Amino acid sequence: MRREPSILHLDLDAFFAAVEQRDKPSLRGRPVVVGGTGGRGVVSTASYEARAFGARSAMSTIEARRLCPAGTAFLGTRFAAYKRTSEVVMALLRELSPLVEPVSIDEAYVDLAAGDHDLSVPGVTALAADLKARIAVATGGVTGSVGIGTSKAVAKIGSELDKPDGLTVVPPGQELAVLHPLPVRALGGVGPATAERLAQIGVKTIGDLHRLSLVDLTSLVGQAHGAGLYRLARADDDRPVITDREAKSVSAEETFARDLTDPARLAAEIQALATRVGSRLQRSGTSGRTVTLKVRRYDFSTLTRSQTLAHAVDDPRQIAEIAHRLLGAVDRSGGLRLLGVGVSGLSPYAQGDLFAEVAEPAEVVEPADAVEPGEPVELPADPAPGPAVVVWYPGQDVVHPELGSGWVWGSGLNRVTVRFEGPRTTPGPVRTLVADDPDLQPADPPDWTP
DNA sequence: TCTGGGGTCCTAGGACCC
DNA sequence: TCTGGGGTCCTAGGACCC
Repeated sequence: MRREPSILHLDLDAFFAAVEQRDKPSLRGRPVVVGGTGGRGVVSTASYEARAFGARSAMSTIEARRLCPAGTAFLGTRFAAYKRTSEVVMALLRELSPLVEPVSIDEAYVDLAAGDHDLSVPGVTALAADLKARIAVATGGVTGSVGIGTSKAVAKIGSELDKPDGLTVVPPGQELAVLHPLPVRALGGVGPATAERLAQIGVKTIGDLHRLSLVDLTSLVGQAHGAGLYRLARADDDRPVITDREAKSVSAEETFARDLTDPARLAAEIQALATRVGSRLQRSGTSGRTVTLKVRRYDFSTLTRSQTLAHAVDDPRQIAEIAHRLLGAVDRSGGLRLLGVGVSGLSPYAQGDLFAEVAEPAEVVEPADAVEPGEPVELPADPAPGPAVVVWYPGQDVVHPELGSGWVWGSGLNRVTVRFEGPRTTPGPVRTLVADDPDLQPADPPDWTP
């Protein structure tokens, strides 16, 4: 917490709907709902006129149609238009300070202490009023709500207090007086699950939360979360404004209009998702070692399966191949509602460069000990499923046709574990696969995992 | 014909290494 | 030979945010 109210939070009001109303004057003053318009669509943003009828973000569009009157506009998203408008606003924020942290397309923090400003309460109030006016002019009528305070948490709550088109400055020393009457849900990080747990012990407001001991709080909601809430209830928040954070994962997913069962269709969808992910990775010059498949079944049960590779990938074909193999291990009966493909464990290096990075510190392998491509490897006469054999060629997934359903289960820098899903029926010599890439070399002698 | 899509962070257990 | 603990990596799931 700072001594001066130098953190500003801006939240654009009903942003997607506001952009639509700006671009189509006939929609102004009317209820507008933006989001998925298909049978399984949900609402991204409802204009304030639509909220009056109960339409809300994340609600199914079908539900919103039931609630809203005839004459309500239901629109698909035009992301490019929102992005352009967002960039206009972010540029105005950067005129205030070099320290601007965009949280999402319609939200940002600004560290006013990094700019040249009068940080008194009247000073920042005038600054915010001027900012709001300039946003409205530059965007053609989109409004925003501003909160200013001594920390991110207080600024964010301030921007919520007076929506839409609001302006709230929380003076230093007034933080607890503002926070404590509010419901715990007002704090970032308190969602339905945490709120329910707190409600069960009679904690409804942030003031109630303030009376809990650190021990009680951490035993209720976990170590990190509990410690965080304990501090937030005291307005003890020193999180800095961060200008640009590196992405940690890239993913794409799709909910189908109808549940899918056809294997060829599923394979094609995985390929399409992998292509979206791979091309985004390539555009941003990153690649990642962990590929994750997400599956939502007909009954909405959702699961993920992932595999971490020895090398980072950005090639859609490789990503699709791994995701497709992961799909082979999940129960598809009844049909799939959604598929998703993601890559995480990102690093800024191109694939070749990255491999050089990780290969460098690897153990030196005597040529005599290295496995020759194609060389038979003795398997233990072990009939049980489980980790069985490790043979590694960089970049090469190892699957032994002799063993039927075996597939690459895990991998480290210098080995790959092949796991078998059923009893092995053909113990004996197994041929390792040969890597196509002439740059790849065997890096580790065969090694048994008992 | 309830329940999107893109993310982040945390937890817990097991494997593995020292 | 038995016992033990800490640290890291990986996987899976869950809560949360916009």
